[in-house]
Amino acid sequence: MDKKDALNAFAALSQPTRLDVFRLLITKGEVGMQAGELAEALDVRQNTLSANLSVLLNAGLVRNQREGRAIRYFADTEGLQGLLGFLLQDCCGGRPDLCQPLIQDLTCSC
Amino acid sequence: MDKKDALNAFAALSQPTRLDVFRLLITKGEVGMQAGELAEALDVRQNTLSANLSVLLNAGLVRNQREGRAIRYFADTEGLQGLLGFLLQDCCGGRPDLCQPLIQDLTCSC
DNA sequence: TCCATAATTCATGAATTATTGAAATGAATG
DNA sequence: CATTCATTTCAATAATTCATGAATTATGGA
Repeated sequence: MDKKDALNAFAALSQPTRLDVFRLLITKGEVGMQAGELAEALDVRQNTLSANLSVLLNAGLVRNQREGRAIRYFADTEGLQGLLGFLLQDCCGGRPDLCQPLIQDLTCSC
Repeated sequence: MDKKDALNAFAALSQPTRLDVFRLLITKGEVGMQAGELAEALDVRQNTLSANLSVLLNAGLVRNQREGRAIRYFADTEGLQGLLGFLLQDCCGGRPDLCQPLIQDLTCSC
């Protein structure tokens, strides 16, 4: 993860449909969703969604996998981890006591 | 933190100078940096930096505080926390075992 | 092979965003 | 109270991004 990758990823997440897609896929975990299901769930045209999925793919935020004629998409948590690690590199002026709360309170609402 | 806030924040981080500013401020913790110091450190003109700082402020990613005639800026970790919480809401299909690694490996490099 | 389905690619126009020079604001100093 | 320093605001131009219709690719079934 370098600066260019990070910029790509943040740009990818700064568009309404793409943010919706990513957050929806995050909730789906390893189940994922097919492109068509995503388009229907979010009420977006196929080609528009496809363009946006391609941005997310290119940003390393989603993965995909062909499944018959459909293509199934998943949130790429490794990509996300890389992004957050880059963003928080050397954080908090070297004081773990300030830093811990930031990380720890990211309690997952599973 | 709602969707609009999140989009603002990601858009703010998707511009090179602003990403540099935020990451630099993250490393500075509660020490922060004055606008002029930031401009010099990142080799950006004052008015360009000012416009970018205002975007980061508006996105809730930095705070500032007047200090004599200068203005000191800080990364706003609460804002960042809100953003990440929003992004990861209901993550991993309700399976904490998949979710934990994502959060925990964000070990802070303090 | 031919057709239907699922998804992607491409070109275009509309809208948004970024940078800059110039001017203005706000706070401290003499 | 005038000056200076630090920063912001303004207006204009340049560059980027977005959704869309039309065309294309890929897969599976008749």
